[in-house]
Amino acid sequence: MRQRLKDVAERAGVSVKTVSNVVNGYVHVRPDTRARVEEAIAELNYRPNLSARHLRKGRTGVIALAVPELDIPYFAELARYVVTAAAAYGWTVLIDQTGGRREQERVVASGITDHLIDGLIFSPLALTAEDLAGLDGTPMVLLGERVEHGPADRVMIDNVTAAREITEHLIQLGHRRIAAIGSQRTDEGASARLRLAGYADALRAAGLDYDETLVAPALAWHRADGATAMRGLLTSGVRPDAVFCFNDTLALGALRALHEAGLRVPEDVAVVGFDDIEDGRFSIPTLSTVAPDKARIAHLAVELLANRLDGDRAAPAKALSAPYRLELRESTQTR
Amino acid sequence: MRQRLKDVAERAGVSVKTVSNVVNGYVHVRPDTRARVEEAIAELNYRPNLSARHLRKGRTGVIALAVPELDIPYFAELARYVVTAAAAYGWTVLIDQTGGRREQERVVASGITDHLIDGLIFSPLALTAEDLAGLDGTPMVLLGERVEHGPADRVMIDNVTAAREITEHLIQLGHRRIAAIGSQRTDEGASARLRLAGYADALRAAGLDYDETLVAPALAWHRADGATAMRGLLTSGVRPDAVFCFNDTLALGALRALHEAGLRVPEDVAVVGFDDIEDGRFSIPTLSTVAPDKARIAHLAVELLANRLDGDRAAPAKALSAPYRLELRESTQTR
DNA sequence: CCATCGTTCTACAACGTTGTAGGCAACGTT
DNA sequence: AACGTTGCCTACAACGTTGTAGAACGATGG
Repeated sequence: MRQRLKDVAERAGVSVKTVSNVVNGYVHVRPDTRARVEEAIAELNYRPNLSARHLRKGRTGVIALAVPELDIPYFAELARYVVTAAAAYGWTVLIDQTGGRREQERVVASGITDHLIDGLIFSPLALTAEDLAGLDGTPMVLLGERVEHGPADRVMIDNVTAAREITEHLIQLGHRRIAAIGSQRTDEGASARLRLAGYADALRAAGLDYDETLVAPALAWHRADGATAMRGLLTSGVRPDAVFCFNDTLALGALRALHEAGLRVPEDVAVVGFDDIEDGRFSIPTLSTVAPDKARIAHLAVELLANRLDGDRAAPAKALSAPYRLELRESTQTR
Repeated sequence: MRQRLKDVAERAGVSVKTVSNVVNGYVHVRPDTRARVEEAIAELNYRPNLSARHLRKGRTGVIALAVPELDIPYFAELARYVVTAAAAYGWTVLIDQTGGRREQERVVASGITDHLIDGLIFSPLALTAEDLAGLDGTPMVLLGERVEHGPADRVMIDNVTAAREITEHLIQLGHRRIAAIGSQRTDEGASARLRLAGYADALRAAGLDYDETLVAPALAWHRADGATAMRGLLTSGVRPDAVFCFNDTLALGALRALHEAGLRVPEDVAVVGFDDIEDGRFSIPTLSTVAPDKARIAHLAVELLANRLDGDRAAPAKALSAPYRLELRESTQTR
């Protein structure tokens, strides 16, 4: 059976509260008493009941990370960094998948995990600012650009500038017919909108036309969607000499479609992605990409949450920016 | 402020317990009373305090999944299936990363999350049966072949047979110098041992020599390790005509190394992996592999846990086997 | 020798929930 | 008319923990 403070107390011949004090490191406990209690704890293999502790203290030591899908490598890698960053604060991370569905995201935001978690790090895809308005609950940190003017703390990267820079790199390499894969309806994808804006900025600055037939939408951002979009571009006959995919999995799908079409990358078509997932470092060819500093994103998010928990919950929401860099690999190098 | 049963009760003009009964779907509540209570719940946006509920009931509705690393695609995909399977039981899944380190795995097994979770699904890499002996705590389901004779329920696939079958397939295709990548010291990798055994079985049955120089170890099973091992095989001059990698990420790394060496897959060297991760369906070439039924594995694990929770905790441990199939793609097809 | 103070410890209540026991009507049965 | 049964509801206690208040004790200072 599981042991309680009471069992330890009886064995050590002290009160329940004294055991509690020992467990919590309270200073005014005589060394010999402390020793007796610790011995009893060890003998009974006592572990605190976290639910009871939480009920009393109002803290669980658990935070949640809600992401659309774990088998999207970007989120899996991010999850890993968040778990690591949270460990530094003694927190356990509960990971929730929303599937990117608005309904599920609302459930998560309004706290299905209520009372179980101290805080929430949330990467929404479909949520709107209205969904968040009037939430009094758990402190929350949003990742990404979705919900720009909400009431919660945020961590993002400058998508527009990053997209502009990687597009500019393609232009510098001499590409002139640069396609984009991954556009979405405005109400769906905030990242898509911003990356498209950066792409368009770069073209405009270089005096190139923005050609709608070169912009391919992608409902989701999986490999299959990237492959489908690329095949569409190829069969439509627009013949791009470079492709900017709005994330790496799209790009990996595009690489596949180009390969099937007998086109060489980067000789015939250059390809760039966004996210710097591990696959891109081993794909054939390796993938040039925008590499957000995921460790930093995770660290900032956890830190914001910690400040919110320990400090002023009513303080105005902060929006922090994490750095990124361009990771240039084979898919853009003309050897 | 957060609302309690008491607040709802006052607003609805009933006792606290009646509200509790409504929340829990107790049948003997007059429809009009139920309506009043539900209205009050909606108005106050009441959510149960899970810690308090747990304290009273001894159940949290949370199970944990402990895996070595989330950014290993196989575990990310598995995690997704476990979350889905658990949702059918109304459970939330807390995901823990052990890093595959024995110390951390012991902490998880002995219950760092003690009292917070109802059960644990655990994919250990380094744990031993002794580490598990004498654990009285949370019900646990182990995934994989590590800890074969422990006291806990298990779900696995028949690694030896699967490895034998995919090796036999290579032999049928006419390959004679088949390398293996991913062997490990016996005390480290149970999967490695079993897959190596299946590989050796197939060679023996076909009358081929087991050549130690064709077997390359890999400390971890990441892409980088696969690439390193493959480069090692190539520079050692053993010239395999096929490679069986003990998982898909190793295989993706091997593909990369073969590409760098100017060798064509499958024309010069055929490559097979194990796990059927999504990347393998889009790699160049696409990867032939052993595809364990991950959905089934997850489902069985959750079901075992449910039985353990609702049924006899002292019942003898069960070991269930999940199916797999060979997924034959471009990396073995001679076109 | 008494008042004061810090140290060490204990008793009690409370966190929000649900199980148990029981009360009160309304109903059907004898 | 008396009785048991059923439906609906309430009061109370308990889950294991920690904050608060305060008791007991010895040490210190006047």
